[in-house]
Amino acid sequence: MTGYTIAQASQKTGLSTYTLRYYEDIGLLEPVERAANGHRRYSDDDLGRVSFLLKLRDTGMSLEDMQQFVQLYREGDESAALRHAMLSEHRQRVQARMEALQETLDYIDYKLAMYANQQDSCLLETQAERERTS
Amino acid sequence: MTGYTIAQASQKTGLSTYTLRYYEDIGLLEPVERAANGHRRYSDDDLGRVSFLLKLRDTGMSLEDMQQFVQLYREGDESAALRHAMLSEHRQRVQARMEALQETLDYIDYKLAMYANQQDSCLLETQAERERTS
DNA sequence: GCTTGACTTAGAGTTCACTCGAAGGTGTAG
DNA sequence: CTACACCTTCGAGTGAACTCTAAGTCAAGC
Repeated sequence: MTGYTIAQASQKTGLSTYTLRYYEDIGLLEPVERAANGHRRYSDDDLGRVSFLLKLRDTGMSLEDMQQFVQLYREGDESAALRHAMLSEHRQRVQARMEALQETLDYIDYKLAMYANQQDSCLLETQAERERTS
Repeated sequence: MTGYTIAQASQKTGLSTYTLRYYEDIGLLEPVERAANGHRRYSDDDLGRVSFLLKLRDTGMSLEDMQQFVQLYREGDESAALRHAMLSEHRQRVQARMEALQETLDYIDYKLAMYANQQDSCLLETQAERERTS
């Protein structure tokens, strides 16, 4: 017997069985191979694809954009440039997101320091704070 | 006349007027001052609070957690320690999130390089890739 | 006085990404 | 043969966070 059952795939990917079927339904995964009894059998490549998709999802790509990416992939080599462009754009968004996170992290640290000194109401960004970084 | 109309507040915060009212409804904002005709008038402090809440939201805090934070704030100084703890926990989550993002950013860069060399199917994380960072 | 436009409310509707329920098939253990 | 675990499909339900609609108020301009 070859391939993983949906329960095993769920275990390995961290996605629920519901979500694995759902991703297949909406075309994020190619139709998964079936055993003689109709049960799904996931290959390592299937799991690798899930793993890749999860990286995109967890960096904020919508399922819709992932569907588009997968669609381009299906169109073969001629779409490589477009896929590269999508990925590259996504990269930029992730980077921007990280910069925003870093800024807020600094801000939170500042707030926490204020707390340590009991100097802050900590429910609004004050004029002074807005000027702090300019 | 003092304070901003809801349209001006929307402009300044980037939130829709719907969302500004919604945040007030669910208690994220204190009831905003009203003009004689019943229209809202947002103060700079109101906008500062929105700005603070957006920092929390944009770093992944749920509205529910923000409600709790605001509730603690209403309870006054005795809740300062709890607020500090919440913020500190949130800080940790943001940091963890950033580390995950950095990892994926590296991964995307790797994939982009593969594209540049036409060496990659770019739809799955391969065994080789999984081993790359171990 | 009438129209226009910005606001008000309460409550309904939308989107996204799942998540579940119901009814049924299959395979093995007792 | 029966019980049970595990799978199948289809369609409906959920929760978060908005987003919009309808009906009404009010002030300003023609």
